[in-house]
Amino acid sequence: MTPTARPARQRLAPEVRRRQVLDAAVAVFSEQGFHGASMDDVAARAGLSKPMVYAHGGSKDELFAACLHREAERLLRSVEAAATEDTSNDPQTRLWLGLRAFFHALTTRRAGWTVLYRQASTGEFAGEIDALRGRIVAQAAALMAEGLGMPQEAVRPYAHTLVGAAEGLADWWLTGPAPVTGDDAADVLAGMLMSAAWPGLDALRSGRVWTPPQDQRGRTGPERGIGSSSPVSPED
Amino acid sequence: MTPTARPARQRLAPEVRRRQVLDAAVAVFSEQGFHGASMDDVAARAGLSKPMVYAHGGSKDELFAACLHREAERLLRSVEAAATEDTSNDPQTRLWLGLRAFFHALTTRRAGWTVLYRQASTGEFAGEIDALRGRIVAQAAALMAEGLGMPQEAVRPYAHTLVGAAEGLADWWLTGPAPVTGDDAADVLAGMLMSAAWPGLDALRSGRVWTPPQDQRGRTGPERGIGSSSPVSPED
DNA sequence: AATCCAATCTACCGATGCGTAAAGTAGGGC
DNA sequence: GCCCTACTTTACGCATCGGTAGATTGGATT
Repeated sequence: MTPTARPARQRLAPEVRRRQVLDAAVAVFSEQGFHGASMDDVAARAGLSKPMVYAHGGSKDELFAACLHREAERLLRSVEAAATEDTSNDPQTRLWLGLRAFFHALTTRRAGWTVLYRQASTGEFAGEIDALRGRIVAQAAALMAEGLGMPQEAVRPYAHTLVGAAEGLADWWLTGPAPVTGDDAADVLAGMLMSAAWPGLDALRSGRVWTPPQDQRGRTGPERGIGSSSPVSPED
Repeated sequence: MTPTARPARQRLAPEVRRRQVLDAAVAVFSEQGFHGASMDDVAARAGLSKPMVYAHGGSKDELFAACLHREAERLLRSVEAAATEDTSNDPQTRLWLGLRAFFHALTTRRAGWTVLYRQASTGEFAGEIDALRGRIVAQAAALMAEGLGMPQEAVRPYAHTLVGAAEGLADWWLTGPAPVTGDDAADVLAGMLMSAAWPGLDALRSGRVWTPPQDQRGRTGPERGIGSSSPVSPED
């Protein structure tokens, strides 16, 4: 019936094969998500058979974890290198350089970014993903602490905020109707984020906080529409 | 062997049953994610048998979509109500009220927020989830456009940024080591975000943008560690 | 050129989980 | 009290998919 075992395509060094598998896995996982992607998909994308994927990439969990780690490591290295390579810059500029490296990684390695950021934080890899994102937040916190002259613990919530803002802006760039074009998109995006975020961070340093008008204080917000008011919600 | 069919628990109106099923589904999906949760889990959580879950909730896909829509509708309604209920407020205050309602929904209905925001944007529900998040961004854009006196299209990227920042801050609050305590957490979180974001947005209105130091312009950033991975992957 | 090893393929197994069918039971309106 | 129907339990069909076994072949070495 079927000829058994077609010619083996080529004999390649294990490192090359492993990188092929990892590249394919990143691409497939970024497009379909962890659960949506099958190992057959990865094999097909890599141009290999499934046993080779298992030989070089391990189980599906191990393979996904390897994708996560490789891409996170790349992103962290590039941001760190950008922020620290020229210590003559002032901290604010270094923060901008770090952000630019972040967006540069996003725009040039979209699949890797997607694997890291658009995956579910619920489910089996929640801890893994949160830990990796935490390292990125920590790096942002270090830059901000230096730039603002504040202790890291004080800026930590704002580091989360800044990273979230970067992710949101990236979302706009990736899905927007008329994204910024050109090779210097990272420059533009980093500038936009600095423009939107820096004045607030700077105000934070001097202790100025936003306060609501007096007549709004103490009001507990709208109860209607949130807390189980209607006995039955007849939506649809 | 012994299909003894234990007592039917109770005869309830279809709407009540449907809400039970939806509540259970939101809880289970938020804890385990779409793929991690099984329909048996939903049935167990609802205290019902699996056929009843299918009778009232439809297929797993339909059930998840219904969860998404109900929670998104609630969130949108509460934010809109908060921002528009008192038109005597100035736009900036209305933005703060909207943010506070957002965080109020987060802190009081954590499961619903998780279903909406911590699910994968890759995979089969990507379009659905992105559309719902887009409506939230549109609402933020409307508030910001009014508050800043700018056209909606101009503030759209910053609306994405603000929503991402809110999500990042929420992440910190949910997973942080020492989250803000008390019932007025939403007040505190909204205040933190306004403090961090408003000065930048205000600067935006007056056209002031952040610019890098002159000697950094035009540098293309670190190529090392980011660029082109491999010449291989000869797919398609 | 003959040989051997490892790389590769095809084909398969078993588990998981969605969705449904069959059969029995009880609440509640008449 | 009777019947209808909502509800329960149990079991199963079927598809998908992770993971593996055995057959097969390329290519470096001698």
